[in-house]
Amino acid sequence: MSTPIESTPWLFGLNSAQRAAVTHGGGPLLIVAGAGTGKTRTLACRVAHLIDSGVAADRILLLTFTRRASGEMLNRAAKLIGKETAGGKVWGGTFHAVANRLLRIYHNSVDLPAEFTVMDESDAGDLMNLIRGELGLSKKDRRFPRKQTLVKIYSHMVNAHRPLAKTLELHFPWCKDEIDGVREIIEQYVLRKQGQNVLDYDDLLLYWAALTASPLGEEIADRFEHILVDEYQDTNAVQAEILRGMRRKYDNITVVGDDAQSIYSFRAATVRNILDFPEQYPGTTTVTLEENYRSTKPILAAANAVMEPATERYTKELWSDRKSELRPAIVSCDDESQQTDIVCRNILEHYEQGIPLMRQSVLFRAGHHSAMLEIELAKRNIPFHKYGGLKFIEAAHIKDVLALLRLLENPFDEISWFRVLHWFDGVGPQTARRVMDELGVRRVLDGAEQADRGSPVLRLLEGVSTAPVAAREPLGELRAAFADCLGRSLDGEAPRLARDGDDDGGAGGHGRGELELSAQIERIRAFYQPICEKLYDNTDVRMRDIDQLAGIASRYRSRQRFITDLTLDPPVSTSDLAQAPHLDEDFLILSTIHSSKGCEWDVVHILHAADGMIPSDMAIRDQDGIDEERRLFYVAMTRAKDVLYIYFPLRYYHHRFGLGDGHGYAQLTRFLHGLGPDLLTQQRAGAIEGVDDRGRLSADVDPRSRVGKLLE
DNA sequence: GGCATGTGTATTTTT
DNA sequence: TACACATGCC
Repeated sequence: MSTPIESTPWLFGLNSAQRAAVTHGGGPLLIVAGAGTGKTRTLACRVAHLIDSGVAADRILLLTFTRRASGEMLNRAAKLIGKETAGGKVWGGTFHAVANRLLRIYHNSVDLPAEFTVMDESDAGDLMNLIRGELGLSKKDRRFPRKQTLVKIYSHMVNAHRPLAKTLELHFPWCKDEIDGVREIIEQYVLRKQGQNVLDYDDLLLYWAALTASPLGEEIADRFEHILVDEYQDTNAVQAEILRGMRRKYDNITVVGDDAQSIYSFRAATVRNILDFPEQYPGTTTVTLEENYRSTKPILAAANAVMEPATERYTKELWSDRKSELRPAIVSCDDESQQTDIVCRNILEHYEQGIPLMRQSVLFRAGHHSAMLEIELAKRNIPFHKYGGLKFIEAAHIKDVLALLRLLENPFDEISWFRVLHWFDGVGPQTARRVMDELGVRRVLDGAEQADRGSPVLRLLEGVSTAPVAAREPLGELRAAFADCLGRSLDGEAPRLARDGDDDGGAGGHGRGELELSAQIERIRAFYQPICEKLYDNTDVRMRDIDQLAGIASRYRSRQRFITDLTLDPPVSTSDLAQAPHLDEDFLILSTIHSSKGCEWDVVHILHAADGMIPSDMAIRDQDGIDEERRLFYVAMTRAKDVLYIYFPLRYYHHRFGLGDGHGYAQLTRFLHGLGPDLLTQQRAGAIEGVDDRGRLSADVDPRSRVGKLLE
């Protein structure tokens, strides 16, 4: 039977390796896909192929690193097979999001209440801190790991499935002496979460793993005939365990990844998953994609040279057909401010040559490495979006409003109560605890179960006696707001208004008098405004953010889905929040190297290519750390299609906490040592502002072109 | 107990 | 800058 191209458009234009991967039948398939080798396309085509060959779309599970990635692939697949609905039915998303979705269906078989909520890392940190205070570990004269560190320790331990002592020794050696306190806090933390019906990120994975081992495990595994996993090099031990549990009857599993791009070991990802895949899944077919369609030959040559010294990996030699005379440039600068200046100028130069800002990016190791550049870009009116920096969702006022919504969803959420109660006058940690005890929020304490006295929110509606006098009135406002949202009267009796015709009611089956989500948010906003004024300055900016939040919520009907999505898939840049009119605007991308994974740009600028920055001096304790930094640098370089700049400031001022003129001289990143002029061009940034290498006035300084530009 | 104020200390990357 | 913690006052 022949398959004409018209009926299988997804095979058109694929090279032989890609085609082999796409048309692979059943059984385990490992696709080792180097940077820029058309991995996304191959996966999308494979999904299309599977559906075309008769696999029901909803029997396919596509696991990706970000939700954006799965959306993109499924869109492509849907276009290829020409059925709009096909993409929508495939199960796609991150491990965490899929875990959440499965747990909403099968929660009973792992003893989880339906209305569990999900907390993010900072909530987890707050809970750790709360417990730490109660255990009296705050008073120690010795330094104790900070709350974020505690979360990292716990998370790493769980995800790597490695004992605490070993985890500390390997990854947190400076906390080794505090192991007893750390253990105690973690023990409590686990109990308290359970009592609150709250899961953290790691629980989502653990409970999914538990699901596969539960009596319904086989049914759940059999839901999916095919499982495809993207970025497999960045999965961890628990994720590998989940996949094994999901492959009982069918061994149709496709994993795609590049061991040379494994950059998430701090999240307990292990490159062993991809390296050992053929042993884990006997009968594995391995396909290697080596033709790079993205970068020019010189860029690829330099990137390959950087990876040359790396030790353990799949052998593959990336090659490209894209000829170019332009080698990557190392731009040496006097210091960071000169780096900033020359980056701006290079960006504008390419822009004037017709490369829009959208097709350029600036990459860096750590979020704060772009601080000076951001100021300068703003000064020069160059629009940009930053990925990987501080998130919208971390802002205190956003967390405030979310805490209120979460209490409506899950009245046992201790962290949210703690946060909310603190707003009121005269309430500190002790009073908050007392009120929570009166309301029956804390059902598990010191490992012992307390009596369950029903929903604390409903008890609140009946009134509280333990709150200080000053807090009575605002607490009354809170009661009124909650009562309105839940459609209850204040003495906690019958619904105030019976809402009909809302049978699929978004609110997950709570009281039937509940307001619609948008109305709840409106009500909460009204309650919150005076609180916001009391708590913070610049209230209007913050309240506008709340409106943004309401805007996002308008796309949802279910409160539960809204708050869960927000924690599992938070807006990553300001662009995610922008409304339609802004979408066609041209803007530059600033991104951490980690967040740049999977992206590509015509022109890429890498900042701070100095030892201590790349590799980060916090990662050079051991060989593994240095290896990972090398891969990180490799990822950054291979994002570039046509032009690659690597900036290297010679001098660093060390006035991190104040001003001063102390400075030290930096070394070029070790990863570029030994790369000769055949691979890289050396440039020295012009030392005089506004004058280029050859001593000519640049366009933004030259009076003639400057006035000319104003007239445009 | 709560809270305002002062002091000392920092470990990068994200679902 | 932010955060944890100590002090001193209400």
